[in-house]
Amino acid sequence: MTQILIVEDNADLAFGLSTSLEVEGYEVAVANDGPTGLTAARDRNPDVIILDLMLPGLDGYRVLRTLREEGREMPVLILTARGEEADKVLGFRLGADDYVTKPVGVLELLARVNALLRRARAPEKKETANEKFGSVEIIPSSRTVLRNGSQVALTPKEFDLLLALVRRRGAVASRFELLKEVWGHRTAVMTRTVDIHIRELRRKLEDNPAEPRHILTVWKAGYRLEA
Amino acid sequence: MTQILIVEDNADLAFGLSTSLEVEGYEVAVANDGPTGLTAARDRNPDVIILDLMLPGLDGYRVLRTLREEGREMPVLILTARGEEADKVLGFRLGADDYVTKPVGVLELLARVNALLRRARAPEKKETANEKFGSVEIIPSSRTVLRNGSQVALTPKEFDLLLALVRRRGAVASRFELLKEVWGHRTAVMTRTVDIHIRELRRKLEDNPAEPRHILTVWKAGYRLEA
DNA sequence: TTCCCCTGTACGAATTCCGTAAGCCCTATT
DNA sequence: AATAGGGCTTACGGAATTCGTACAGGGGAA
Repeated sequence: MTQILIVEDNADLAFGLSTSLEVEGYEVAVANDGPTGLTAARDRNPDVIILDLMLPGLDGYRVLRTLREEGREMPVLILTARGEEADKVLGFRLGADDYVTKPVGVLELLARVNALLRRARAPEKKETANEKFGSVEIIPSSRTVLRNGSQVALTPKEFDLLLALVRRRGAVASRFELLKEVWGHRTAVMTRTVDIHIRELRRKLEDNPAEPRHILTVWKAGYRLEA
Repeated sequence: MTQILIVEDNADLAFGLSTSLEVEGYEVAVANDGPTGLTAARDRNPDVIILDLMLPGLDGYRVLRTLREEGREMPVLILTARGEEADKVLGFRLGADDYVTKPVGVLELLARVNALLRRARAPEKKETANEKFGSVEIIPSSRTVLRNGSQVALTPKEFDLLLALVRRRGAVASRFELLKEVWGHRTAVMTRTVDIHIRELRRKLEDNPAEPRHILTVWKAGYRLEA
């Protein structure tokens, strides 16, 4: 979940902003003064900070400078009423990533936050990490699967299905969900397609396919992957 | 040397900007219309683009969109007289990193460009070092490939394709990604172009092209280079 | 010329379908 | 309450079809 921290002493503005951001699917925290904002930034390590400059206790410049001196590199968007060029230049020099002057439309602000997130997250590349269950290891980036260290040849559909199961871990995945996720939104034709591919996965990955210990059937519900 | 491309039809403004940027130690190129700007962006691969929206030939939105569709991810700062929120939102949605409304102070613009550069360069441009797999050695700086120590003649496209594969190492590269990275745009067209060039690479680099050991096919997914 | 990219064809892997067997759940009957 | 049977769900093995990739040759452009 992407976390955004708003450091802003105007409660109304902070509330409006946080609501808009939450609607967009972000998790938002609000701090009303400088010291609280600094602590929150340290504790929560948010993905973006929206920072007011005029704050009680500790002004925004100081908050920003302190964070950067501590080596925290999350994007910071300064949102303030001070529109002098000198202020902006100072803000950027202290390590801000964007500087917006009030008043500003919510849509523009959202767009700017998204732009910062896109840029900051690009290198990270939230690739699905390698997963393991039992003696099986899954490496999504190369689409390979190892069992007891040696490679197992899975067909594309088999691999995608396995991935879909793994992503759910212990939870039940219905045939319909799996169909939708692996085969794409095709009509709800009753087919045994999922079953068949499950069988193949068991055959290739289970020690005893007749008594699966990882890829389990949940009667009337679907399948479940158990570590 | 950090390269900045200015795409701006107002010659005076472009000149003033480029002078200021050069004083700051940047290498600046200027394009006066859309098509020229697009070509320059492709050829020079600048570190930042300052893009006007109202341009002769091809407007800034289109230039930006085309670049992003081609997979070019350099930061783009839109500099324009159009200050409507809808314009800004559109700009960001097309992949802009900043949006500045004329008139703007040179200092602010410099600060914003610097902020973009700082963020974009953080992951440190990994200059593709010499790479090896099997008995093949790749020297990107001279666009040369050696096999068992002797030079192999690759065509430009073949070399670019090989480079794209090498950059991913063990990970799967889809045909679409490769098309985007090596050929640029040309999306949506179902073609065997990638396949054909892969075949050439195998023919020239694999010991037994019929059973490739390095340039592997991943069914339904793409290709993968295995050391 | 060399290089690039398209079209057409063939091969083979992968997916899906079918019929049948086995398993589970519910319920009615003793 | 225990149990046996019916109905529905899932598993299996093989066969047919679909679909993706490899290969060959040729036209077009730089």
